[in-house]
Amino acid sequence: MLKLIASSRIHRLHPTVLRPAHDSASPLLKVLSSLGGLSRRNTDVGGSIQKSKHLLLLQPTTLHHCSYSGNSSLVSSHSLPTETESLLNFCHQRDLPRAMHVLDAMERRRVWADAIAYSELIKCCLAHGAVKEGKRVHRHIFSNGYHPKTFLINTLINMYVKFNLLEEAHVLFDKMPERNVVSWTTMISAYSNAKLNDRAVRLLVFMFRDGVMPNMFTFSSVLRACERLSDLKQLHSCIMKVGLESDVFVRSALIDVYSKLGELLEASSVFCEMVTGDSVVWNSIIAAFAQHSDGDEALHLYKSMSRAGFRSDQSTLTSILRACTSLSLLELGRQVHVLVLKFDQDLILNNALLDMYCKCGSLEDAKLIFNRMTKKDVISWSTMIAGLAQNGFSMEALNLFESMKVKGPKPNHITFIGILFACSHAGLVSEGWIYFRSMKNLYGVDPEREHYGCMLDLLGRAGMLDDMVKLIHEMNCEPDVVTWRTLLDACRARQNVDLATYAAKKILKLDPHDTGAYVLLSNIYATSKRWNEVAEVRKAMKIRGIRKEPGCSWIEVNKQIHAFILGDKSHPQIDEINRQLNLFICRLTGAGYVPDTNFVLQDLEGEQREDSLRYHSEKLAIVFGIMSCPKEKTIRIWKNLKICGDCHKFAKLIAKLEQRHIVIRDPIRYHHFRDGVCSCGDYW
DNA sequence: CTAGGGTTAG
Repeated sequence: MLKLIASSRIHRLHPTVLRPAHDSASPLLKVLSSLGGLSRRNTDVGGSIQKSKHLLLLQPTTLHHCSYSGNSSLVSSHSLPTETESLLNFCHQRDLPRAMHVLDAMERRRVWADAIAYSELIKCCLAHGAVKEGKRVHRHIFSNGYHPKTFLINTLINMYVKFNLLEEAHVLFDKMPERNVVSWTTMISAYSNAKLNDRAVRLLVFMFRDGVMPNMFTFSSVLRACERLSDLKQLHSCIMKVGLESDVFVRSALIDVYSKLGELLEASSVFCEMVTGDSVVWNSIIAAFAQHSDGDEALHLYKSMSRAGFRSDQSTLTSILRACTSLSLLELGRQVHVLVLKFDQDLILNNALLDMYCKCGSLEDAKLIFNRMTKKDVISWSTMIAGLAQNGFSMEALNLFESMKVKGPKPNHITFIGILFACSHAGLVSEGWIYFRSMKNLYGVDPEREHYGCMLDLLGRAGMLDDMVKLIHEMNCEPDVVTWRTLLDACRARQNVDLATYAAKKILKLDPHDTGAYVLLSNIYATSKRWNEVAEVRKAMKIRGIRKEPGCSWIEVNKQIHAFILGDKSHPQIDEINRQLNLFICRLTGAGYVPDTNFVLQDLEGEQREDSLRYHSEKLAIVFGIMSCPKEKTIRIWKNLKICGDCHKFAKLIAKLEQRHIVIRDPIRYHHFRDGVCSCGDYW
């Protein structure tokens, strides 16, 4: 019998187990480039995979389960119609115990039902989550003499996949005498879903070599496992060759993968070629832009989608909320909120809504959403905690974490970023250390660079520069630009010129074009009146052709976005704004405001006039907000750069003078100005 | 018997 196996069928029994990752550059590429010989059966695959541990599971002793003996006389007679019928009956009633009982009886009498009955039984096991019973059915189907059809083995494989027993599924798959497109696709999609991308792609290679043609199911599954652009391009052209690019599943998968690999132009062109519309394909392209911070394009597409007659669903709205979040469009976000009410129980959608309110600085709404959510996962809690922390409500954030410990899910690494941020914000050094140490000890979360970053920020605020340096040396990962910039920020606040120089040099070594490092360095030199060094920094910038990104602020008034860019006078009311600004500065000067000229140097490349900081974009936006919004309305501004010290002081004073609540969101933090103080505690 | 889109930080 073994001889028989070896001679006649072994090429079909080749295990499809996967070579180690380093084994080949791109097997997919090789196979696809030699495409065209799909009908040819390639039998030469066994060699390099013989050593795999999976092969151990293929010992000849187990092989007798398979039907490769070719001796059809071994097949026993089918069960009496009554037994098949009662099996089907119990399965349809989802009565698994009694169905299994029938199976017992059949086994005693050494009879078998037909494939349909077994597949129903397997469905029944799946519905009950009955792994043990499923395995019994498996044994029964392969018991002496019965030859399960490919269809039935596929069903079994699918069962193991659904039970998340991929190992079992693969063993069964390896042992199949014949694999059809469904067999391959089931395994590929199993690996794809399990994020075992390597395995999924390799299986596709073996599938090609086995002469089985992938269909749209296969492609849409394997695409999601594609991690390399070169592979994706090859797959894409193969898909076009076989004419499957118009399948909506394939199209949405293509868009997703191009987007995941950052190829938005490619994603767009795949989208644009769509003839027959499909709402998931729309959702895919909208998500692509929303996830890549192109909120404008996402919103634009959303409008086109509505115009094309497609209704938005949970997925659409989630992406739209994300677009609102990245553009800080609170008012539009509120309108989307109305649409969200229709999908009240959707966790992901609620999380996105929660985040939108946090990021747009409306904590009252965020808390309302959070408290109303019936289901909350680790993302809901993390979002709320980080939202509170970033908006300056550190104690509330930490209290929420305490209740999360009691009645919430297990915190993850992102939760801790919020916690440490809160400690940092409130200057809670010892608490910060406790949380930092507890991450690993209590929750098994290894601190990553971001967590070190939060701790550094915390130490920096407390002025503990030496401890910062010590911690940087303790880090289990290489310090990056952000790490050193945190140190540089602390040095600026503490006027430690020497350490600042050290940090800045580290940054510029890693990234010689880091604008921020130059600007911060020059500001530190300027503050200590070291003008020669200031000039040197400026020269270095000029040589490298580095320009500071112009400051820009946005404010939403009456559903319109008004942008203010430093030095740009195109706003229709710019003259009136400047007049009002000068009036405010006069009044504030009378109340003790002294413009902080150290920050003039933030605009190195601009005009070096003493009063250039007077026209910083956030000042214009604040004044415009005061002019155009009723007194009780919160003025919300979004900035592309960190706010400068002078504008920060200005905002605090004007919030008090005008009895206004002003919220400014910079790329990292939020500043809530009220009654002459800022939620950031004057450290950012 | 096999396939799709969405959420937290940096």
